[in-house]
Amino acid sequence: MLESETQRFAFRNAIARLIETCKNTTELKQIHAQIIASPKLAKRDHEFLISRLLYFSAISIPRFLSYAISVFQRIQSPDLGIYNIMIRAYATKRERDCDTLSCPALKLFKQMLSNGIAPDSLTIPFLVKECTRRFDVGSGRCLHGLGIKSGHCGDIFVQNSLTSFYSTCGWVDSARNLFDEMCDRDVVSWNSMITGYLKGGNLDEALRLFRSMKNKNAISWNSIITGFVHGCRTKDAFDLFREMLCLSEDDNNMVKPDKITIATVLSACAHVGAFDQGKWVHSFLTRTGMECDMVIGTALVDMYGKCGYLRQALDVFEEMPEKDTLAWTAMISVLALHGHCKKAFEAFEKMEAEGVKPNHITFVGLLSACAHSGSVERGRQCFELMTKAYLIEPQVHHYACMVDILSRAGLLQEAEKLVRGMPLKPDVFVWGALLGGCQIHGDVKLGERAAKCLIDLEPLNHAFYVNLCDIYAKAGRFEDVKRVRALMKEKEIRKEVAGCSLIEVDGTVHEFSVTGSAEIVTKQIAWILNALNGEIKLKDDMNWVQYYILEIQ
DNA sequence: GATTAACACA
Repeated sequence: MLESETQRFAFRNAIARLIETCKNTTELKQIHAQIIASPKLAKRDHEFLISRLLYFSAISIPRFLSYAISVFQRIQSPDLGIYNIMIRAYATKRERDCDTLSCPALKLFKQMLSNGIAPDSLTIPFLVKECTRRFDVGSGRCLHGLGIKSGHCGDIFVQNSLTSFYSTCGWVDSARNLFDEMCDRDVVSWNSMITGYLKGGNLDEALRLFRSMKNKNAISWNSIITGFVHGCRTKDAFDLFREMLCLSEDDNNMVKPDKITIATVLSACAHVGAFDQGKWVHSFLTRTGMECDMVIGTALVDMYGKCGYLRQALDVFEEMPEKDTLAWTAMISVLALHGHCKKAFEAFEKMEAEGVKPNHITFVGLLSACAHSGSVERGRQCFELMTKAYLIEPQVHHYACMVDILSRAGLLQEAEKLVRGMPLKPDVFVWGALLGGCQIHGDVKLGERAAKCLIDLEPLNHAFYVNLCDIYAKAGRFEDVKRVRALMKEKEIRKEVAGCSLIEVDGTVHEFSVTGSAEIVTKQIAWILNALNGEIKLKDDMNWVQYYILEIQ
């Protein structure tokens, strides 16, 4: 008896291991049939194996989900564990594969409740995560209530998922209340709360919390660095990265920069043009033997390209063993940025030939290549290709590119027709492209119309008034210039965000802006000029350094 | 049977 029990157990475990090796649904089906037909298995083994099968097909290999669903539908009375697997599977599924209108995870949960099965402290975090992803504040709050009623809100996973939910959905105060009420907080609780402040733009409170944290992990560092990059405090982000690096040199410190840190820092370098810093990160990768995967490869292409180094971007790209849509898109966008329209399209053809599907951003890259090179016909063909062959619904920025192409080429009437006829509400980029065209080609009437729409959209944006003034000035209509200037004064329109520049010297990024005190600005500029001195050969008639020195004194 | 937090292309 005991021996047969042992044999049965071994047989069961062998099948369980076999499930993990399945490569396709045919193999899954064969094992499934064996489970159903085998006389050696007891009822509880059968249940165990079906749940293993379900777990493997629903969670481990997401593309087997449809098979998991068919298995699930055949289970007569699923228990809590089975429901948890399916709810989790739906909740972790990517948006694009998902039914966006209904929420299958919540539907299943309702079905579970109506079958008299109560959730546990695992069910709730899965569902809350789904609400977070969907920004579904209503359902998330209901789940919070349900958690309180069912006595699961003392569970740290439930609390953390709710903190993250409120943080991500912009309810930072609710997140903070929850956070403050928690008896025990772990690193996830702190990270979720910090992310909430970062997403809400309260960077200083995020930093304060970060500083008061005892056990930071790589995610804490990555979150704060990313938050500062997104909040345009690049210099602080670089300083934090350096601090992280210094700490990681200490062998007792387990926190080391990982791929996500690197990807974030590279994108920050790309954003501000910090080439030395970016190059240093690249050498850091080589030195530490960190694998240059697709994400980092893409970030490097983007960084070199945006910093003006096309050759290096191409080198990195060519060395990438695998290239996905994002990698190709980054390369195409970089070629476009450098004005190589033809090469951008050649890259696109290669991408198609390799069977990588373009997405809507790839077409933004291609269309901007056309805009930069004045290729009107090519732009039109590209738009057609996107909509007719790839069935990509054009978004506002595709229209903005098309309007840009047409208006730069002086086809202003056609551009306006496109704007008026587009199925989406034109945004500031669309009208802005038209206004830009009017500026180039001196079309006052259309410029006035475009400027009016822009001012309706963003009444306090100074740029549109300035552009309009420029059009009037070009046409010699100085009375109108005065009128617009007076209007700006009356409405108290000023440049909202002070102009700010970053300059890199010896690998350190220095930030200076016009809002600083005169003394600081002067000091900074004098310092920068000093740094530039010797690097630039001054021409007699263009002694701009001298000019600036005179200006600031 | 299993849990929550961070990243790249416009």
